[in-house]
Amino acid sequence: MKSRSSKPPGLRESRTAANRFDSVEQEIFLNLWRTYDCLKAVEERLFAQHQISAQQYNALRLLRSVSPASMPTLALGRRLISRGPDTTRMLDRLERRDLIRRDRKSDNRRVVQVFITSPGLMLLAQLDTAVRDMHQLQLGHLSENQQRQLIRLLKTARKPHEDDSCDWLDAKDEPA
Amino acid sequence: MKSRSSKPPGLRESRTAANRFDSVEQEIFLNLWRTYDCLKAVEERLFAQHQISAQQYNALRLLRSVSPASMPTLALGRRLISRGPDTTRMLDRLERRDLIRRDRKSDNRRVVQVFITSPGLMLLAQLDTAVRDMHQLQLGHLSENQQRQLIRLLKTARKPHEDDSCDWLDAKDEPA
DNA sequence: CCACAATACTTGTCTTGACAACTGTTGTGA
DNA sequence: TCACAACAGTTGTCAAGACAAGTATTGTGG
Repeated sequence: MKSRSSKPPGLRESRTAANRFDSVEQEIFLNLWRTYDCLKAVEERLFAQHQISAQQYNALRLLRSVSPASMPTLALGRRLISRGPDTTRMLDRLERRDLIRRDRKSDNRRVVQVFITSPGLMLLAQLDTAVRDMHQLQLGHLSENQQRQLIRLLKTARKPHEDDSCDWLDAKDEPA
Repeated sequence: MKSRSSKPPGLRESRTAANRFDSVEQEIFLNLWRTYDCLKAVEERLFAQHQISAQQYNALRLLRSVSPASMPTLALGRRLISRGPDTTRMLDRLERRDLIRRDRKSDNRRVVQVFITSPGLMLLAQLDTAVRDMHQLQLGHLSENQQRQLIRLLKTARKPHEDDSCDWLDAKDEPA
């Protein structure tokens, strides 16, 4: 699908080693950007082989977790931290490929229930082990210590910002 | 502009604390995603006030760094790790707002030289201190030790992947 | 009962990124 | 010199995210 979504600027081997950046803070952010981008590319290469995006995969997984039941469109969107319109259109594309189906509820005709189809389940089944291997390939090379440290530092880094910009940390629904 | 671009899934306070994730690797990646997203939102809130994107800001900064000279479209695109088509269209939008201008070279009519205009320079001047403050607000709360560790861990994390997916680490042009 | 707010989506439009394919222009070899 | 590759951009198309505005449908107060 996409191999490299956004694009971190500069960060070249220039400016004579030391002050390649305006500030350490910028250096951190650019490294975060680059690293995120690299690891995302690993994901996307896998998903692209099956013609889906990471977000579509997450949607399908969520639907499988409630299968054979269904869930309302926007409830699913909230879990994926997608805006309403994006959810609708992503589901449009998934429905066109018969990976999900939709059904308007008769007792509340506002709600559209979404559920995964057997082709959808088959696609996920195909991906299951591949995804696990991919995660290993992504970050399995870090030691346990490094893993713990990295998680802790990332949490610390975003701590002051979660509340304002990243409202999506506090959702009160059930686990997937 | 945008307050929250992509959207990390799950990561709720559920699954009874421990195994909220399929694996530690996934936990790291989701934390990376969330943190990147939070910090990017901080940037975007600032740039949005001036109706530009982070990428447009980077382009303008690059053009200022060579100003009053100009640079070819695709050379600029390479520095921003943008695809050719994206560069053309981003410059279209910047030119519509008179922040840049383009000029086809007479000695090689294939090349279109791009340069920043004085409105563009004024916009950047307005942003300069704000950007510095924003970086401080983004990550200034980390201790020096934490900053160094985070950078090191991020580099280690992406190390095995830079070569294949993230081709954009080895560019051989001059500094900004 | 009925206007009106709230809910649950849906549609429209813009920006951005990805890829393929196309137009000019220049360099190169036969 | 003349075909043809290489180069520099541009255009087209699709996916996706952002926001505003619209459509049904349901709940609710007067």
